[in-house]
Amino acid sequence: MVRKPTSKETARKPNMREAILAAAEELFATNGFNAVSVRDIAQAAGANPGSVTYHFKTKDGLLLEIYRRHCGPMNLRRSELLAAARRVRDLQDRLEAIVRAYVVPAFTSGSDLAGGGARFTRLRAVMSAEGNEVARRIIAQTFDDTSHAFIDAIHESLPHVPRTEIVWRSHFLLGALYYSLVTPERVSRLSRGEADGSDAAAAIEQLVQATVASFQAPALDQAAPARRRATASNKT
Amino acid sequence: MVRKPTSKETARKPNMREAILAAAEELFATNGFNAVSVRDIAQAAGANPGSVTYHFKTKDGLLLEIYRRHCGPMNLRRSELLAAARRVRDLQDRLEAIVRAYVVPAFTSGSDLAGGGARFTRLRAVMSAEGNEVARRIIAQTFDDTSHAFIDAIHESLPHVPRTEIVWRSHFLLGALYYSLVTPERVSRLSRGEADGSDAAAAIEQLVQATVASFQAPALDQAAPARRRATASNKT
DNA sequence: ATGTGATTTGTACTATCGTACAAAAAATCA
DNA sequence: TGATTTTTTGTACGATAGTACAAATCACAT
Repeated sequence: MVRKPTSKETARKPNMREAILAAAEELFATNGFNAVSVRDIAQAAGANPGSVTYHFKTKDGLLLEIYRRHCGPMNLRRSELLAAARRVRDLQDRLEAIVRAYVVPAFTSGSDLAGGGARFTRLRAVMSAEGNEVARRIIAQTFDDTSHAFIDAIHESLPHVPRTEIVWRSHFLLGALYYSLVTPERVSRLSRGEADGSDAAAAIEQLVQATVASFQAPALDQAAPARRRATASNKT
Repeated sequence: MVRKPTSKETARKPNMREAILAAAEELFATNGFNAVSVRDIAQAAGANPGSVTYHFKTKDGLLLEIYRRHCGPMNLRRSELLAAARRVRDLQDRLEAIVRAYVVPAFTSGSDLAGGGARFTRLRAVMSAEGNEVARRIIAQTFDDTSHAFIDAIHESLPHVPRTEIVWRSHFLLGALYYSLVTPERVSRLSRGEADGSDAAAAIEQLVQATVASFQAPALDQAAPARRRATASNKT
């Protein structure tokens, strides 16, 4: 007799929990958290609204579980790639490898289907823009360590650039990365169809190239002691 | 007898329409469109919910009016600065002037109070992330012309870089710009207090410096005919 | 001062939100 | 199989959403 697979093993058939997670991820990533209702998610997953409550208790709990699901694999992948990058001898090559170790897992997560990593990263971008409280807490706990590790690694390969500047430029990197996933069609539109903003491989290459160049730019000396400056600064 | 100012002139006292606009701008920019209710806006403006309906008919109409209010002055300022930048002889200096002409008005709009430009730009960033339909329409109509003008100007000062790459890199610029306004506290946090992410002047300098460097990076030759590529591309 | 149009207020309507919960169904195991 | 647990369904409740609208109030020209 053929043993029936247990629910843990059935990844194909009606695994409602997974279907709901996938649907929520997709909807949150494209429309934001508040624009999507629990009913929308249930419908997209072919489930009953009550089923969402059963599996995740609250809407926040659902978002939390999406993060919990992705953060581990993604940061693991990043630290593996970062460790490998650190071993590159040539400083120029090492810098590129580090940047690549940061960018690549954001587009292609190791855990699931094609586009899974990009979809989660887009979700993070949208949650960040919406100032989502749940996301904010998770990010501060989970991603700051990773960010510091990358900043330190970059600083090692660019010892003459002050750390503050590296922070700024890696911040720009994350912003560019996010925006590339949020509005890929803008690239296609502005290039009049010559580039495909949804082509992850192309986006990665462009992003890595541009970012490495920005890191290698000469430092703004005045910015190092940024605290004491009497510029006509416009607080935002 | 002292003439009483007409309602058009009174900018100080209870100009409800303006108060509502300002409150909505602030709330939308920090929390997104869907998380903010008309009642929230009315309360923040010290107005009655019905007053919002009276002045702007719908919530979408309110957002529309915010855009209508800012787009004109900001794009005007940008084209003035761009025209001036185009006249710079030295190609290196010209490139920096062009980038600055793009960035500066996004932080400091000419029309209103301190932080007004940055607040509106942050609003645009958030609307873009949320995939807001109203914003999407306005952007395609209003901002694409400006973007093309800047891309063309940059291309003129970097004739050896293919236009496609300039599109990518200016896209990254906008993403970095947006993100700097959306999460300035992240810069402060990651730099351990050494940098102030809310310091617009510092952000502008860092952004201009990094972006100019990225534009000057060597072109990815393979990316020019990007349409015909058989990379293991991961569509997002 | 008074009448008139512009604005503000208060309230109400309908729709939809997140969530709770009991009943039904499915799955699991002795 | 029958008992028990897990999952799904259906429905309902209170809260809040956007918007409409009549009444009240204000600004101002005559």
